[in-house]
Amino acid sequence: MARRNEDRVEPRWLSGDEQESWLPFASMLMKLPAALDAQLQRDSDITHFEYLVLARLSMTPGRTLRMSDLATTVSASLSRLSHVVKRLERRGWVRRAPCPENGRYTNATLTEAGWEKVVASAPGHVEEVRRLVVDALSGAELRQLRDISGRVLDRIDPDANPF
Amino acid sequence: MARRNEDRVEPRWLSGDEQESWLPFASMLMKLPAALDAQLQRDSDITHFEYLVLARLSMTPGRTLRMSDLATTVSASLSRLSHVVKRLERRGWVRRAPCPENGRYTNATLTEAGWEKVVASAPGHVEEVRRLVVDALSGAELRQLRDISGRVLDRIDPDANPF
DNA sequence: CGACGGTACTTGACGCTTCAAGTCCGGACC
DNA sequence: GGTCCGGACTTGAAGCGTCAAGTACCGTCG
Repeated sequence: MARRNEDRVEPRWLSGDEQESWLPFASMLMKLPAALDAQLQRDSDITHFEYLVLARLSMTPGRTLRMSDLATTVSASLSRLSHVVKRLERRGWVRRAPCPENGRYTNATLTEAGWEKVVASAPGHVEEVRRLVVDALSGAELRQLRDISGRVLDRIDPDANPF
Repeated sequence: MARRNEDRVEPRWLSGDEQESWLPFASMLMKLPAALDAQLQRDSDITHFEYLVLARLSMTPGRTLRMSDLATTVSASLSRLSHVVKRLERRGWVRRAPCPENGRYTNATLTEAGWEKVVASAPGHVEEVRRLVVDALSGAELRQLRDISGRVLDRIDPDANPF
């Protein structure tokens, strides 16, 4: 049985109200990452993603993490992480070494210089996060944002563990 | 008078509650654009940003816009837009011509093939926006998201006109 | 104990964005 | 009416991310 026009369902376009929410949200989605990047680039000469990697290592006991674990905690592909860590290594902030117990794994560890880099960069970054988001919203809005983000994240990847 | 440690103000770190909002939000900020890109790449072989450019032109009377105006409505640098429009032109979806009235401006106009590309791509994209965001949230949450986005956008650029 | 297979990366090429010049046009000033 | 000057792009190179192969290690199975 051939299917023709009458079978093609009309797309469910966004209503006026829905657009009024989606458009500003989409705009924020484009501009906020750029703004966060810009502050770190300007004040600390690192990208937001490089900061995330350094910061995550700095919060870990031993300041060391397997590449795979690091990749998932910063939501990146292993390939992306590998390139970034290579750059961080070249700048002297991270060192890589094969895991002694299992040669398949490789551990990334934050150097002393890397620790100092995080300490120097974090206050400015946190201040920008406050300025643009946290201090811009009320306590109620922050909670709403948490719930909304959780819903969306669950739709993107239902298997990822929630926060 | 030399200023020393006691003058360096302690950074205002995020509280536990604030982190509980910020972390999921930051995660969404990284993953949602990737998810939207992935759908368009997979189903229509264009990037999200290329889609935005085509869609914006398609909504304009005459399907034509000056490069500068197009750049601001899609929140991009003129340079980025120029590169993208060049690619879209190569694919036959957009044409560029100097503005007849003022040779300094250049107009980008959507071709018939470009229009058809938008028509073909839009339903799948809208469906993904619904699946990941609009249909994932209640009406109240959508309104909260609109307000929150407005606040943040205003912090990023107080001079940009609101929606 | 040697081949196989799967996991954990690493690498290289390609595409897109940014940044810094460069070009081109038109109004203003002399 | 030439010469500035500033705005509107355009271009080329350099950096970052992705994708597809490649390598390296270890457990397993014949």
